[in-house]
Amino acid sequence: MATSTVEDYLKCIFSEQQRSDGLVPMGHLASALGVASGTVTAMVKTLKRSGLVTYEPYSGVSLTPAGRQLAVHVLRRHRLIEVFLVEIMGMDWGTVHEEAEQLEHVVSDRLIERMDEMLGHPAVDPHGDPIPSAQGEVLELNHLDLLSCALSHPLRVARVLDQSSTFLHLVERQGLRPGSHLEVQGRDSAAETVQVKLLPDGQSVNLGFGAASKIEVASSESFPSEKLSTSLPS
Amino acid sequence: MATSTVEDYLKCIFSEQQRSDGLVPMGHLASALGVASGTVTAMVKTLKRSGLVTYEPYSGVSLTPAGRQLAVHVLRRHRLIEVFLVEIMGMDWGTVHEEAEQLEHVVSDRLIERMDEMLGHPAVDPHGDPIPSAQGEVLELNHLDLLSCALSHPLRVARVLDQSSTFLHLVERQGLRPGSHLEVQGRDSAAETVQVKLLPDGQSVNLGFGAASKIEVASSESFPSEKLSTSLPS
DNA sequence: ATCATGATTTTGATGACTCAAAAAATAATA
DNA sequence: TATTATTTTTTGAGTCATCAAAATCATGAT
Repeated sequence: MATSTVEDYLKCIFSEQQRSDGLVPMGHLASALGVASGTVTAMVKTLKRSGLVTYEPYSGVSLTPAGRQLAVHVLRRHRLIEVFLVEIMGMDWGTVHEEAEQLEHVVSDRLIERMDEMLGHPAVDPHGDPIPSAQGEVLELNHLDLLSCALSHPLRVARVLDQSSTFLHLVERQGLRPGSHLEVQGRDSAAETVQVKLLPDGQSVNLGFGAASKIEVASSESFPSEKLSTSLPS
Repeated sequence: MATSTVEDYLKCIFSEQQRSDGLVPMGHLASALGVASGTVTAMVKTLKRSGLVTYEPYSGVSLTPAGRQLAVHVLRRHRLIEVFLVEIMGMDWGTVHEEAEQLEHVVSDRLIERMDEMLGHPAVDPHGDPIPSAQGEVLELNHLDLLSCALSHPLRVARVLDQSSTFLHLVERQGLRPGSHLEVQGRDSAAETVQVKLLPDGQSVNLGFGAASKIEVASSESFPSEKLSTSLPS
């Protein structure tokens, strides 16, 4: 059985690999996991001995098929748990990440599949992240973010790429949670801001480029019936 | 924060203390926890340093108020989780113990209280074990078991004192789960068996003294409306 | 009162995970 | 190219939880 630490390392390598494809530098891992760099070197060696990663000194890490499978499995747990906590337990979508972070390591397969059933096999979690299938398939979503999408087109928030509760609560306050409808009115590259119009009421909000790049959108029509209800804090 | 291992030790000391009041011998702890005796000695010393137990070499262990509080807190989590898994998730009551054993260490207080609310503040778990209050009060249930209860009186199973899934599944098969109605027809002290009549259909089952002592009953009338529905395996 | 038996504690060691700081390798820059 | 700067690895050490086996204690029986 893989220990929780191993699962965390694999998850982390997986998501780092999503961005900069290829080898993940040790330093990225260290800062993403919040541990010293020497610790990562040591751990990566044992992951290699377990056949979960490929690694050559001074080059970087990447997942083997076995490692990828395990990582995806944990990701499935994590995201299903998040949906469960929001939909069934009525918890705040800005706080479920931390809870899921703990639960993902201990919940049995039986319970996970029970949740999946209960939730009607959801495709994405409350942040819009895709939920891998039990067979380890991950749906590739390639949405545009608020920096690169078309102007003055009706859009819907499809995904929010930041799990920190401070950012999520900001997003919530601005009415930008997944499912919200909006239009990008314009961008100011000097000021590095994006002007967004919320569609229901026409209210306008400004976002910095950093924040805007973390909000992904899709055309309003693509998934007409999808509704990601996010409940209020209990 | 107390580590899972610490929580397990405290829980264990608590339940051992329930039986033979006073000091718990190290050997009992060792076998109950499935670890070597030297391990217990070492761990108990650190528990003492943390102010969670009292301990003098060669005498035994007992919980301090702080230790008791922590133990009871974990017990509350454990038992609420069990009710949740059975009532909300529709899981088999014979298997929820193991799942709860893992979850009890990671579930947040927020989530636990959410479960408690959702379940209507249940008083007992699916095995009939009392659920401590959030303030740490534990209701003392003193039921009689099938060895000491009156004969030929309408009774209802109130509690099953064994968490092993093999025993619980036997109990389930025989129709003796908490809430079931029955009468004790007689006992044979030579053969060490108890004859039990299931009330709905008058079917008769035989139990050895060992098994009979683990099933506690109460008068059928005492809690007329209580119903502990236990769902089938999913 | 001595002795054997059983329970308990010590001892020495291991595995998993971590750190800080020194050493080495790589990359970048002048 | 030579010299910094950055990244990575090594080294030495510490914590937590564990074991097996040796040493010690406590107690019941002769």
